[in-house]
Amino acid sequence: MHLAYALRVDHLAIHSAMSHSAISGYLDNRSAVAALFQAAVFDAFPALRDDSPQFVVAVEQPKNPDHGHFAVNSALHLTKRLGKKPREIAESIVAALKADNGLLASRPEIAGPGFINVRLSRHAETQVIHAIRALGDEFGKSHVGNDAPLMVEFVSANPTGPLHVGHGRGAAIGDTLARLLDSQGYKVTREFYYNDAGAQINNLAASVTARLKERAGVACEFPEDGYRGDYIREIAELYAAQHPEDLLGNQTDQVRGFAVAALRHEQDLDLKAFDVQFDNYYLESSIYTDGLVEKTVAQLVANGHTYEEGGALWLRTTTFGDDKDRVMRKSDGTYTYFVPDIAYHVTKFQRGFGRAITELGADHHGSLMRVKAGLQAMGLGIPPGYPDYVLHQMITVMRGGEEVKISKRAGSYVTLRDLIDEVGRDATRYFFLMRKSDSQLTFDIDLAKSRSEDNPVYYVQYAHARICRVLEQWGGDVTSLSDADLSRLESSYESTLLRSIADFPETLAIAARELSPHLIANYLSDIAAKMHTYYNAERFLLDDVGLTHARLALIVAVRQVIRNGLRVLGVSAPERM
RNA sequence: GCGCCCGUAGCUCAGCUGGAUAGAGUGCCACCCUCCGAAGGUGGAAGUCGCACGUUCGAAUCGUGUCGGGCGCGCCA
Repeated sequence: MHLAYALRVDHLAIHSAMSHSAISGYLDNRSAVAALFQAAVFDAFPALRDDSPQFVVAVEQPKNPDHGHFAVNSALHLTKRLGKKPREIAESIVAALKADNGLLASRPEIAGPGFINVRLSRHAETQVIHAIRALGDEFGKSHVGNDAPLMVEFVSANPTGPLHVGHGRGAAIGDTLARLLDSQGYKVTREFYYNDAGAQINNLAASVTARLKERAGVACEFPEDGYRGDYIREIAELYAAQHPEDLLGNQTDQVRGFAVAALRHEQDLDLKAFDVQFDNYYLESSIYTDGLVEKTVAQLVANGHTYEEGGALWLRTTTFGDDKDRVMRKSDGTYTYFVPDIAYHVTKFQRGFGRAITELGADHHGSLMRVKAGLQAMGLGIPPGYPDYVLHQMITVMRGGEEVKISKRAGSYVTLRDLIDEVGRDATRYFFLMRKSDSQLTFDIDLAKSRSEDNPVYYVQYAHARICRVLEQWGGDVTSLSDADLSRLESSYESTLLRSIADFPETLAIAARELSPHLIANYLSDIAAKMHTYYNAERFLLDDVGLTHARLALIVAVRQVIRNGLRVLGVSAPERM
């Protein structure tokens, strides 16, 4: 066993916060270096042991390769506390490093204002290959979530039309967040909230009725805010075929129910094509039928956060940070959507989800503060930040260098299904995920369709397929590579790749903490680039069997990491392309 | 007017808990095909990190202000 493992036992208590791969017993390089230096700092300056808060060593990865594999800046941080010059402190820390730690290639250098630059021994670098082989699909996972129940709510489209590209981005982000948090040990539930009550649904029914009358040749005016997409005509046709007794759509409840069911079915098919599955569908209508609206209002009134004005009932959300108070019950006696929204989020908490993530289009961000304020006003002990929100910005779709105009009112918008049919599920998901969710996204259809390395998805998948192809040519049994002599991995390409694949668990941990799926896409793109560079620079199938096996053992590990990463994104890892 | 997001290379975008000479892809320029895939490879030029002030040993990163763009601001959802 490598000494890094022993270090972990010594210092895990101090560094539990940075132990990223708890499942494995494998300690990532950064944490191993941190543990080594933490001990050295305390040995060099024993008084720091008793400080509160205790000094924690930070380890960073320098951009400049001349600065080593990792850099420790503790000497700079301790300047003030110790009243010494940073370079002196650095000298003391380095002098206190445990010899024979097995982790470092050489005595660390002190550079610049007082950075300590460290290089890993090649032996330490190669340990990750064993860890990846042992863990397989589990490599990268962690238990930090402690099986805590967590809900990710996403898509939550009104059943008033097919899913469009914006819903697609939400679906990709929400589903990946769910996969990501699952990988970190949370007990994740995916939920879709259906706004199947209220004015929009009536509007939908009215639109269908209008089309029914139209096809029957009965004069009528189309609702001003009606839905004009062709799918309304299709629903009218279906309705007419199944309900010949009501060709004019006069049975409003029946028309409404039919239209909602038809659109839900369509949306389900869209999501299935996107490989997104929900554990639960929560119907807004059930909030009314279960009496939760009245209950919520009664609670808010009892808590003294409401007042009547102009015949309406208001919630004083300004008490909780909102910029204006909000109407709960309109003067006509009906409720605004705001009340069921609060009631819905209360159910999340009461159903045991100590953490909830709500994924929404950024155009709904106005409702965030209101809901959070409403939850606080309920006085149920819900944590102040509840729930977490992840918002995604708008998408611009480009084809042939031109923007494809999206207009829901005109009924001419790019549906999610269109996109999946045209560019494929993998590319659609990856493109939605490769940018930070709160920046706007340009979706280049031509690029997404192209089968070349210019295409970011193709580039990553190709790295995976390429490894499969090399192994296929080799023709041996991959399990036999566990005996490979990894000390044969001497080139800088190999060092770079080894350290990159070792970063995978930490990348997942950060992406989960930041709720940022794009970090995974960036990471995979980086690994793929390094793999392609390696492939172009070196050969794998050589007369030298020892070197061949060592290199194959490395790329098998790379393949596993790419596969595990793509799985989190919901993108396939093809063996050939 | 108020709130949220964004402003980094010609273009599309990264930049982790503040760190050393700010990165990638694409485009541009120059070289390179006896090769497990030339639909490729190697190298190069290219940025006042919108602007100003502040905090700090150190700011693209944190704070304030300001300019520009997007979105939201209804007793609609």
